[in-house]
This record gives sequence, C-alpha cells and structure tokens, in this order.
Amino acid sequence: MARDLTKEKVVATAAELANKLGDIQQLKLKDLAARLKIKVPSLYNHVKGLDGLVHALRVHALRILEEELRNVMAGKTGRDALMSAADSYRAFAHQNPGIYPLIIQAKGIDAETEKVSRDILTLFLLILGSFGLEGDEALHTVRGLRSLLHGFVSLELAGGFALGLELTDSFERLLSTFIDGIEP
Amino acid sequence: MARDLTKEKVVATAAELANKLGDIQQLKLKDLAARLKIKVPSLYNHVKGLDGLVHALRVHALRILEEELRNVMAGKTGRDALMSAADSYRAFAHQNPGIYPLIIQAKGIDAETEKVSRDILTLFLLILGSFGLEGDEALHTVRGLRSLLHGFVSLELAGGFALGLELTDSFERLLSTFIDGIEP
DNA sequence: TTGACAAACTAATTAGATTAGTTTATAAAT
DNA sequence: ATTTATAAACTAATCTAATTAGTTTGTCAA
Repeated sequence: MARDLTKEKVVATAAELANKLGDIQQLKLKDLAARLKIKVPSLYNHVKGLDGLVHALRVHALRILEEELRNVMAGKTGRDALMSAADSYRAFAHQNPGIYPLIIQAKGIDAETEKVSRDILTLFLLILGSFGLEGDEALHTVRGLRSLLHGFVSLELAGGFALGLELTDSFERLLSTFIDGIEP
Repeated sequence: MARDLTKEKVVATAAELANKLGDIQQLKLKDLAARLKIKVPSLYNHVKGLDGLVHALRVHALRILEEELRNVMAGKTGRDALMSAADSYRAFAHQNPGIYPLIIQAKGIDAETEKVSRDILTLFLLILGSFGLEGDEALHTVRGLRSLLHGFVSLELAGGFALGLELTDSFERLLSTFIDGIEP
C-alpha cells in the first residue's frame, strides 16, 4: 500500500483543519482521516493516536512561530525589533487560532518541544539585550513580555474583549507602555 | 427519591473536582456522579449535560472572582487598589486552576455570564478611574490590564515559565511597570 | 390515602478513540 | 522474473464517555 503520505502531511493537514475549526478540541480523527482519504486506524501508522498528534502539532506550531519571529527580527534592534516581534506573534495567533493555544501548554514536555521553546525564548532575550537588559532583569522582563503577548492574543481569540474599540490600537498602546517601562 | 441534592451542590462539587484535577478536560461525569453518590444519568436532573455543567461552572467561577475582587478593593484606590486586585486575581487562579480558564471563554454567552463579566469589568474600570482614566483611554487600559493578568497566570498555571526565578517577583515587576506607565 | 412530581434508576444508543489482526502494494534481493 | 520483507493500508472488535429513553420510587400536598 505504501502511499506517499508522510507524518508531515498528516500534521500539516491536521493543523489546517484545526485552524479552520478555530479550536483543537473540535478536531476529530474521523475528519482528519477523511480529509486524507484514509480510514481512522491508518492514522496510527503516522502518529501515536490523538495525544501523539497534539504533541506533533505543538512542535509544528512552535517551529512556525520561531521561524517567523527570526525572519521578522533580522537586522532590527530595540523598539523596532520588539514591535515587529510582537506584531508577528499576534499575526501568528490570528493565522493559527486552532493550534496557537498549544504553544503554552509546556507541562509534560519532550526534548524537541523544549528545544524550540528555548529557541523562541532566546530570540526574545536577544531583543531585550538590545535594550541593555541582562541576567535576572532580562528574565523577569521576558516573563512580562510573554504574559502580555499571550494574554492579549488569547483574550482576543476567545472573543473576550468587548467590541467598539480597535483591537490593534489597544495592542500597540499596551506595547508602548511596556517598552516605555523597560527603556533606560 | 427527592434527595437534598441541589444544582448548587452539583456545581460546587464539580468545581472542587476540576480544581483538584487542575484541568477541566479531565473532569468526567462518571467521577462527578460517583462523588455525589448517584449514577451518571441522574446528573441530567440538575444540569443540561456536560455543556450545561461547564456553563454553570463558568458563572460559578466568575461570581467567586467578582466577589473576591470586590472585597479586596473595598476602600482602596490607585496603586493600592490595583495591586490588591491583581494579587487577588492571581490568587483566584491559583486556588481554582481547573475552572480558571473558563472565565475567558466568553464566545457563546448567555445573559447571566455576560452580566457577571460586565460587573468584573466595571470593578477594573473603577480602579482605573481612580488613576484619572476615563472613556476610550480607560477601555484600552483595561484591555492591557486584563491581558497581562490573564497572560501571566495562565502561563504560570501551564508551567510555561522556566524555574529558577521567583514568580511573585516577576508578577510584581510587571505590574509596577504597567502602573508606572498609566500614572499621570 | 391517593395522586402528582421530582429525582433517582436501568438499559440502550451514539460518538469517538484505540487495539488486534489481516491484506496489499512497493521495492529490494535472488 | 520471482520471491520476500515491510510499511501502510484495511476491517472488525473493544473501550470509554456522554447522552437519551423509559421506568421506578420517595415525598409532599390535596
């Protein structure tokens, strides 16, 4: 039977489906299998069940985010770099509403997930370094930055903000306030 | 059979169980029924299935948070009020890790949920008012505040922060930075 | 004492994930 | 060209969880 289906295609299709649904809980193996034109048990040749799929989707999401952040940051420093990274983070969440929430669930972690997470952290620390932040100071600050980014986009995705006010304005003000607070 | 079991007891027990498990996904009707010493279908006399239970838990969570915020804010203004509210928000999340995440999922809302959500928003706006913030300015700021609170506690609960640095220190620095940014 | 009703029960159904065991297409080795 | 090994498909069966249907029972009010 050896078809040209790979684990990568399975994961990419699952990501597409999850993002279209907007919620990973609604992604069913039945639908994924149908989309791939195979039967459900055949999925197990590629991923270790639903748990394995979710793990793979998490790594997939982290990799995309890492790459986008790295690209957009290239050659920038300070406020410019931070603003670009923040916009890119938010855009990633908008484009991947289904799998976005996976990137923070880092509880039972495998080595691969940890590595990509650490790479992303390093990118943020690089930006903060260009503000002159080092050591514990930088670590506290990166926690703050991640909090505000994750908090804003997840509230936004969940429809948690009332209407009537530009979301992008709110986001840029929040970042401005934060940057003003960390600038020397 | 008319026992002394009420919807309130069902919901309170479900909240307990969810918080002990630390994740609402792991709350099974089987376990809830067992804890209440009834069979699973009997739960349907009190809540409309799992969906109804989750709705009730969301309102339950929002009510607890609203009351705790209101209590802790009583008689305080400015920095003092904001710090107390923030600590109380974070403490609520720590004490209710299972049901905490429900409070931001405000997508398909009923009137009751909306009301309590709005009450909480009003409390935050009250605090910001004591900083002299009004109108759109206040609304943008409250979005920022909610973002940073939700982002921090959800990352913290998900184990998303690396070890080795006091979480409470990070939280207080973040709040300080934010408050410095909104003070006149 | 009876009748209505709320709240319990058992039994059956549905949805979804998973496991067991079988078949088949490809590709390498004879 | 034939055989053989293997990966990847399949069908069938099982398990868990939620839900629905239909029945029984305890309490309270007439």
